[in-house]
Amino acid sequence: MQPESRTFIEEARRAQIIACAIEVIAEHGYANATMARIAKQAKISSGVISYHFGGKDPLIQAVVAEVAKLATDLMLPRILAQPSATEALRAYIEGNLEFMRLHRKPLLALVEIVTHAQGGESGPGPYAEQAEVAITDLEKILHWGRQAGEFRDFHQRTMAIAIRGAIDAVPGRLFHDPDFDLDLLTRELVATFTIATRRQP
Amino acid sequence: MQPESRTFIEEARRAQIIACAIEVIAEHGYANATMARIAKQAKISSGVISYHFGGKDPLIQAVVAEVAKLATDLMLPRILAQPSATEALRAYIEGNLEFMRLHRKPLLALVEIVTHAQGGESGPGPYAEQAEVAITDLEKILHWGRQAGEFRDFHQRTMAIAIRGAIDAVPGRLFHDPDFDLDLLTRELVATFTIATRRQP
Amino acid sequence: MQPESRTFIEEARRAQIIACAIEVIAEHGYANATMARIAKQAKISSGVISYHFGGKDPLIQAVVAEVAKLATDLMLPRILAQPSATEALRAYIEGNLEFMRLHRKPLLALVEIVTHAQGGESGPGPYAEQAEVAITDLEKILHWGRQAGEFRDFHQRTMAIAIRGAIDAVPGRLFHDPDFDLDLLTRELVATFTIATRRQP
Amino acid sequence: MQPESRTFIEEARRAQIIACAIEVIAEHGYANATMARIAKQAKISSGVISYHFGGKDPLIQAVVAEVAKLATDLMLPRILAQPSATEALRAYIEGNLEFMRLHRKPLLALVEIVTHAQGGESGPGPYAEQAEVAITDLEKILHWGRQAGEFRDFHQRTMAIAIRGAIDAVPGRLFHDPDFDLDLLTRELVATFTIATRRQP
DNA sequence: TATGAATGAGGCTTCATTCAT
DNA sequence: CATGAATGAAGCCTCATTCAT
Repeated sequence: MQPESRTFIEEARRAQIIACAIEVIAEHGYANATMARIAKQAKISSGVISYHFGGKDPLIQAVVAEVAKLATDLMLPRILAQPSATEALRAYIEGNLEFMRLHRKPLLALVEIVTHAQGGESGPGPYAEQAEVAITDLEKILHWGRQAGEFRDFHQRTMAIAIRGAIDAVPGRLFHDPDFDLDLLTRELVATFTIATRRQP
Repeated sequence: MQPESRTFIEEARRAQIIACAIEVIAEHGYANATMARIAKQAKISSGVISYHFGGKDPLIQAVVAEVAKLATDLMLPRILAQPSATEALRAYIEGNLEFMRLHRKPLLALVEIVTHAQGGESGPGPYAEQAEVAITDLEKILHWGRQAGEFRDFHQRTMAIAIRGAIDAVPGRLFHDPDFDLDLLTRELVATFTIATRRQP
Repeated sequence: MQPESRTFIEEARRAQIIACAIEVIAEHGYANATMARIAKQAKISSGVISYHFGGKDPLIQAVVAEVAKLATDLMLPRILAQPSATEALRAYIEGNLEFMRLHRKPLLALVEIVTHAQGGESGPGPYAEQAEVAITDLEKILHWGRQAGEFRDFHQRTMAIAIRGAIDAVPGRLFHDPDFDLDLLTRELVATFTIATRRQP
Repeated sequence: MQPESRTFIEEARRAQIIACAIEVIAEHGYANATMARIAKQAKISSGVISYHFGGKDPLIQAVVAEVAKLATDLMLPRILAQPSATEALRAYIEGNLEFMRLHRKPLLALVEIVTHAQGGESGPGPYAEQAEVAITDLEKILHWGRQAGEFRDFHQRTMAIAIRGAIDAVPGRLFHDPDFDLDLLTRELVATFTIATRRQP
């Protein structure tokens, strides 16, 4: 009866559909994530998704936004709280891998979407910006460390691509070997890039 | 299956079709690489592809095999010729990036396929093995360096994933910024992972 | 069916919905006049229309009846007040074009419906009768003039079709050229058919 | 084997599909003329139409072009052969009605398309131009007669709309009363508009 | 009475594959 | 060997209608 309750129901459905979309994309891949399949996962009719989101593209966008928010909420505070760039880089890597542990399927879904979704013929695809932002954010940390004299004299963007690439490679590995020791991997990646970036004696 | 059983003309057709498939996949993406489009690129009829390859999946497989062979032919001799693991790792990175320079479209096509192609419902996808082999090969170099005392005491598989991830991130960047300085990137990646792997003082 | 059984509020809702249906049909065309759109125009829920009218078809019927009543109320008294068939024909044409001026959107909606609406498979369409009535009414005027010796010896039905056709062509022209000079058009049509029907010297 | 034969087959299919589209549109109306229905009429699969025409819109365009060509081929020579504007107007009306007799279904289909097809939200619809051209052509005849002093001093465009409207009203009447006496109707319309346009004594 | 979420049918399109020529 | 027309299965989207609240 109260308008809030209707909004609540609406939001609940949207959340449910987003969750099911994440589930399906993560489990079966973006290519097999049809509307019908997502609807079946949610045990609703196929048209309900279009009703609530307006189509497939908006749904995917909503999934991306949802997962991006999850990730940002988890990682950003951790990174900003660090006293030095070295610590921030550590927090960045740890945060990313922690996110993989806590939200494995959402992350897989996000990777699937960012990797697969394509706008039209060619071009960057609608979510290329997402990847660019990730690189740029990482560059900021690296710039900080360079300015502060913590890091050695490397090419910022290349280092950012390398670190980001190493992190992005993890979900794929994790997917095929779910029992992977994430703690070990985290420690090793932190160690590797701490060494790789620090001022050399 | 036996190459011997194929006539010269047969082989020429296959090679032509594979080349056109690479062109189309690299230019328009895996999702837009329909049989009709590949056929049009080759200026042949759509049915010819099915005739020579038996379907789309076998064609894609052939493309993967072709590009993988190209890559192996280029890189393996270089790596094996190195006197030390450190040099081998350098040759590995340089070889990979040299391959990107020389065979940009085949590589793009390969990445598209490995990333997008999915067998059926779920599971690793038909080309996950490809990635696994790449990791394993890299691990061999790392193992060599560890045994020889050139490298520090890192977790081999994690380091392999990191290096491979960094390399794999390059095509995506290269695609959206074609003017990227590949030489600079090569030098920086070599430097970074040389530092990251060497025995620390 | 019995108007008496409807409450005042009920009638108000029906009138509001009919007005909004007219607006939407006239502005966006019959094909784009979905229930959802009409409901949105009326700022009510979609189900209300079904509740009050029982479906889309009954609503359209109600729109037709409403506009037909509007037209009849405007034109019939004018025509009946004329002293001669020639004057009546003039009043008929003037009345029709005056209606276009005063009730452009209702008329457009009516034209859209009569033209587009189709019952089922084949057959005359549900509103063919409407057009037939218009022809028949016109024939009555022509018959009067023939009986009175005012008109020449033409074929009544053909002349009725011609006059009706000329009038029906106006909304389409008016729609695409809203600045059309309706007064000029009225005078010319009256002149044309006065000449065409009068007893020739 | 000869390229011509393939083109011949292709053209035959196109012609067959166009004919079936005309049949379905004329019999069941534009709104009920679905791809599936047209395909069923042609006893082919639904996708064949998209294969040969590329979609529904191009098919409809092809139908319009086909019928327009039919009409032009029939009427234009007749009109141009006339020695005077009065005769040309007679030939114009007779040509149009003759076309209705010879190609009743193509004409019905054309009327359905021109009337119903709509581009997007609002606007003239994709075939409004067709109607405009018809008006303009008619105006040329009227202008001729005015210049030559054959016709009285009427407003050209209004007269054109009236004549065109009268002609366009015929198919609808014809459709619901197929036994209509087309010869009588032709004579009467010619007489009516000959009187209506001629210089008055 | 009103809401608006849900359904389910139906429409158009795309595409890998097949097969007669 | 090659052609290219044809098939048939999905996929996404729209919309009138229903119904629990």
